[in-house]
Amino acid sequence: MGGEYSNGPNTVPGQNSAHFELGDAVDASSTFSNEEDEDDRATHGSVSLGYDAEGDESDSKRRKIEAYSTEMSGAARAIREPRVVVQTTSEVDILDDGYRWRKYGQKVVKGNPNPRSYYKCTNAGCTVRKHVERASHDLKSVITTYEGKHNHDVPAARSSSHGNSGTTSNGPSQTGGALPTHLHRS
DNA sequence: CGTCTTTGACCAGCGC
DNA sequence: GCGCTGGTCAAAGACG
Repeated sequence: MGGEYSNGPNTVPGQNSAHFELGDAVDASSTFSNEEDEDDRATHGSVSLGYDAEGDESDSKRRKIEAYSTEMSGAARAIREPRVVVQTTSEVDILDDGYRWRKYGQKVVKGNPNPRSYYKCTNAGCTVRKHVERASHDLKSVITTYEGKHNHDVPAARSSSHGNSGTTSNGPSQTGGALPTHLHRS
């Protein structure tokens, strides 16, 4: 099971991508043995933590962070969902990473005039969630937070409909498939 | 026909 | 006790 699904998001005009890994699941027991897939994927990019570092974190209302402190002080990691925060510099927020995402909500968070989008993997048995948020002072910075891990391979780029002929039977370049990506309808 | 998007409303937790 | 925020679900509509 080598991670060969390095789907190159060619449709993504990405330029800089910072990869943060909030290591919470240290138990390498029931893992999928291929936890470096994401790492590899992020590796092909510029894993330089040279983000603009917005100083908007000075918000005196980070109860979420405080909650974590309280939890961590207790013990036992109740949450074992690998949280991967990826900051991508792109002008579009619909970064196609090769997976199928279904938007299930959108809300505006305080301190950010930009709305936050919530996406969920449409794959069966895949409970992976993705949060896409735009930087407040940098409309070119898109923060994508991946929560959970994919349980199955990436779906082949569906050209038109489900009635495709010979899906993975003879797909020599399945991984290099370029997602057509439905342009923003408007 | 199937799939996905969008908006509103509801709920929960926490703060004061 | 009330208000606020954040998060999720649901239904309808639209598009390919």
